[in-house]
Amino acid sequence: MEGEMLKGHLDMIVLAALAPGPAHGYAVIEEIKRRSAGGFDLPEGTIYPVLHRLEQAGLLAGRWVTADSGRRRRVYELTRRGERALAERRAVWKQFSDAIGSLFKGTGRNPA
Amino acid sequence: MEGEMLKGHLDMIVLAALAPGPAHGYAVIEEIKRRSAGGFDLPEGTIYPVLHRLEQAGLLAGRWVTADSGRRRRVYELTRRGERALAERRAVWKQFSDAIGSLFKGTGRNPA
DNA sequence: CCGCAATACCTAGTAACGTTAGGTATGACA
DNA sequence: TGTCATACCTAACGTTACTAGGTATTGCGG
Repeated sequence: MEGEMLKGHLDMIVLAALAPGPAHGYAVIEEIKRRSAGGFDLPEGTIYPVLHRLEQAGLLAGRWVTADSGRRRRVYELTRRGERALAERRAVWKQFSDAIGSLFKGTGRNPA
Repeated sequence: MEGEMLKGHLDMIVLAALAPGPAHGYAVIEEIKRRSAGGFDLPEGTIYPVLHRLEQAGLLAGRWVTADSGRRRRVYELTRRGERALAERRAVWKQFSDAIGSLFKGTGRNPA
């Protein structure tokens, strides 16, 4: 179902995936897939650059963590700016989807 | 509020604007602006290429019309395929916005 | 032990597409 | 007469998600 649809929304999606708490990149991918009921199944090449971009922008804080297994992971967490940004993005999303909604309003009926 | 957000959604928006009935390009722009309560104020350079693309794809039928004023206008209308495409896009939009919605929903707890 | 899948990270190049920034022309109004 | 709104168009640009590759570790089955 994807395509170009999530252009401009992906930052919000990633921020939303990290809202519950810190997670590493690979887990973010699975969290997005899980929480969207499979609706968003994003490749790694999509997510990692976003994480870097958001960290660069100060919306995420990343740190290297060594898991029990010994594997090194990069764990990201929302900064305070990130939380604010998420709230903003969410408000804009509401405006956006409301605008789409009103475009559809009254045009929904099919003539038999 | 725009940005890159409507990438992948613009076709749907234009199709939706033409759902009530035929209109020429300039009118489509104003219809979108009006129906979205100013939320979408799209430049001509955005809309015209979309109209051409959709006509090329067979989703719109365009014809030259001379208005009472004598001015020539290109009037577009949804084709059968365009109507079907709009219905599809709308269903996909619902999936998309539902997926975003569930990303926001329950931003903490897992069931069990 | 070996091979393979899953995990986990990364980046360069590509392609799509909305926007910017120009251009042309007409009708209405001061 | 000049300026604005109407009405159309297109080339070039920039952003950005995706493709397609790469590296390395853990854990599994054979």
